[in-house]
Amino acid sequence: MDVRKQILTQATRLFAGQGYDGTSVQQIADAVGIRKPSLLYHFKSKDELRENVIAEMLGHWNAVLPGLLLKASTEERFDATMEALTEFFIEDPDRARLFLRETLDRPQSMKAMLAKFVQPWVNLLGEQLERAKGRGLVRADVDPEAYAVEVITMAVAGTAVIDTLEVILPGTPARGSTRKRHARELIRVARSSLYTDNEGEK
Amino acid sequence: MDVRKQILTQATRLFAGQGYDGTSVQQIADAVGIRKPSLLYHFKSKDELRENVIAEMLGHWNAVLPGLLLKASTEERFDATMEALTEFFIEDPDRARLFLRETLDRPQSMKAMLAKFVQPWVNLLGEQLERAKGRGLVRADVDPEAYAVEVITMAVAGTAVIDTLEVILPGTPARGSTRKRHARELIRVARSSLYTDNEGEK
DNA sequence: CCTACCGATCGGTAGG
DNA sequence: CCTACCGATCGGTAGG
Repeated sequence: MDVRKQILTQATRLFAGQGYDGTSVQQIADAVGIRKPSLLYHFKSKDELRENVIAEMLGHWNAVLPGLLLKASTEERFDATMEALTEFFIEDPDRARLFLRETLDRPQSMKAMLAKFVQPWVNLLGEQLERAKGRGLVRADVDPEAYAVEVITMAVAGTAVIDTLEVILPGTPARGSTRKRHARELIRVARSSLYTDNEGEK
Repeated sequence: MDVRKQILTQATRLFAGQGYDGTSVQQIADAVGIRKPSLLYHFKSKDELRENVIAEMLGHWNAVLPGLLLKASTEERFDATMEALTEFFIEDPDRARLFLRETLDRPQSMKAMLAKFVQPWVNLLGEQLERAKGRGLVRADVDPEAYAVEVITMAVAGTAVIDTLEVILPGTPARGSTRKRHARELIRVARSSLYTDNEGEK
């Protein structure tokens, strides 16, 4: 029964690209190559399908990020933490778009998810940044949690819209290199606004 | 005939909050207090209404920003430019949400608008940052246009979702102060990742 | 600015 | 996983 996975894949792609309200169950069924009632046999309602799409994304999140974040933060390589976070979204822009749309469309349910899956990590990171501040490693004027929120926003939203915003950038060289240019500058901004001094990383 | 303005106001509010596809003409008519066909007398179609809502936003943009940006950039107060930009969106979060949704929903038409209304300013800013770089005022590793895109993204997206993301921030003091905390850290990040040295601004 | 009404599409169900 | 079908709502029109 991996028609379920096909449905989830197509639903993710369409919800990310056109939004939940802008996507009909019919369109998803067409993309999979089945009839609408067949889709509704696997997922009782459009809303249940949406919940499963979100759950799948949070699954990736929970499988991949904790290891990266924990490792990076215990070593006090905060920039590596930010790079890992950025890569998680850049790897699959649909993830970023879905996340952003869900935040706009269902702020209340997103609040609950953020409280459960993101806040603990931001708090942990915040404490460690606070300590690093005391030791002069991190700038004194940094607001740790607010800083984390800004970087997360920049990573998610930047990745979600960079293909559209690239029209602003003049020298557009090879295909897809705009994403790299975005990623590089994002990391640079995140890093240089955090540390008291450059550590000489390329 | 300021029922037209009422329609535009309610449409802006509802499109920003629920999206274009998530808002029916009926809902907008109800919010204004007229019948659906009456609304469609003022705006021939839902799509024409959307275009007018966007045009109104771009009108504000063109009326307010050029002066601010030109003044700030000729004085080489780039951080003031960024502050002005941030304030433009923070002043009315619906503006940021609408802008973000339009970028997600209609990337092609947004590309055309960006090329016309934003790219010239980013180019100008880019040239000035490049010169400031040569004089050692701005960090050597800054990618001027990419930097501008990151800051714009942070300002727009941050303002659009901060009310939802505030659940991540622990010490939530007074009402609405989360927005100020967001604005302060955004400016700090933008500034400290741009200049070679602190100029001592509070 | 209204009443009355239209065809098309929506999410979803019955029943096999 | 399908055919057949449902009531509700969609954007929009006729006509006044």
